[in-house]
Amino acid sequence: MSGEQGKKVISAIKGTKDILPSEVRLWQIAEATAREIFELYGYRELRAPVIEPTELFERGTGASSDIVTKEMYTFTDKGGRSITLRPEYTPSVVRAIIEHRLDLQPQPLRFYYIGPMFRYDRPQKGRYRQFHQIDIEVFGEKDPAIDAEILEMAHRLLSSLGVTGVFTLVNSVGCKKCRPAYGQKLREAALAVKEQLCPDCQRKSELNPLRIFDCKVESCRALAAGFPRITDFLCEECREHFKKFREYLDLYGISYRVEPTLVRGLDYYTKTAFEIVTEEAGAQNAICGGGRYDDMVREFGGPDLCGIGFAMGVERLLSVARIKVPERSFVYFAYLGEEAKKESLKLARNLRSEGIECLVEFKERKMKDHFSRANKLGAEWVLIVGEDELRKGKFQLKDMTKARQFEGSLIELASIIKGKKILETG
RNA sequence: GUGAGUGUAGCUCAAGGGUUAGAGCACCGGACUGUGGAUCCGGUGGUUGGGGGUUCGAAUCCCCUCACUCACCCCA
Repeated sequence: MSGEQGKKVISAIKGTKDILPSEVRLWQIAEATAREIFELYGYRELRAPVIEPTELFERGTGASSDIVTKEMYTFTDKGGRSITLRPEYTPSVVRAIIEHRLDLQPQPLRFYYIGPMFRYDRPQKGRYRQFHQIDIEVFGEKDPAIDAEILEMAHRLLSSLGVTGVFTLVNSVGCKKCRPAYGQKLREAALAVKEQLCPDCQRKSELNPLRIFDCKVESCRALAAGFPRITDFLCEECREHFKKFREYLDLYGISYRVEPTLVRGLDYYTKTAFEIVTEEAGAQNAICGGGRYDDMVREFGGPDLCGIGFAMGVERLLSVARIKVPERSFVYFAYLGEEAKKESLKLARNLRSEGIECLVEFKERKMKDHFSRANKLGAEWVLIVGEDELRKGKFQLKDMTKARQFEGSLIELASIIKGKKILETG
């Protein structure tokens, strides 16, 4: 042992972090709320692996997308396969549908999932290399009512978690019938002013002119303002879909803004695209993004099954959520002596069977120290087990929040604890 | 991948070339005789992110590097 090795502290990988117990309650509540709401709309959880064949994302997410070209965690496994830690969830669901012939089940199919995604990006506020998404997908429903319904569901989740100050942006990016014609017009417009665009946009004007709308350079924005708008080029079907979609949004009372320049970064979107943004989250202000992808399943060699979905970033969501964490309620055992310690262990065992959280610490303490300790740990109850109590078979129970004290048998005290719990949680 | 800012105890911060780097909070122990939050006393804890340089002397000045933070890019 050189001694030098022991000094080196190992820390979490850049862009990843531990979620410690003090914070994890927020995650649990957010996740439980999401599950509850999604199930309410008929969604069921579908859990896919964290690792997938690299090809899944190259074909699904899009070979020209930034995610695939520079942000994937890709490695070769011992069998020589190219494996990728999923950067998003949609392709995995599509794969699962085709693999298990889920399209033969009654449609539409509604799935949800909550879990980690991985992108090799430079971390900043609201952006991490391992981050978490709440994801929902619907397959086999063409009706624009579903487009509005998933947005309504997203808003229900947000308001349940106390998120305020959000705004919804919607757009239609057309379909394979009308988008190429528009793309051509846009490219022409972009190339006409190419010299005046920033270097990045010059590149985009060839590759994917839609993305020029995302540019934040002022001169590019000014030029892009004069470019043709997708909404003026939609085919009959897309225009009708977009119109109905907005009608249903109005029906749900969801306020939104049509943003003809809204471009989802993934290549597969068709028709509806949307984003929910917040004012108070820094530069990464999109907490939810999604859209329709009617061609993806077929392009993977599956049935002709349309799809739509959204993803919410859990870290971003929690950064703007106002979640009330209920106080934990537990019984601290203040015992005196070995005999009382043993009795406490038995009592705790029985109370736990009643669903009551108990903490028996094994260190001998004086009564005052027990209370001091109970207070520090935030115990709601202190159960006193001393000589008198052992003799009588009745125990003292102190309510630490109200400074009341009861005497009774274990059963009597258990019902006091449970009675208060019911009173407080309703 | 590019740019800027910041790195001193678990946390928040002092010390800005000159003894052995300090404080508050937290943690541990003690005083307080079977009833908590207070108070008082004491203690643990740092190669000042790491490496190199300048200097008689570096937490302090210079260079490199790493990490964190924010922004660009992209996106949840």
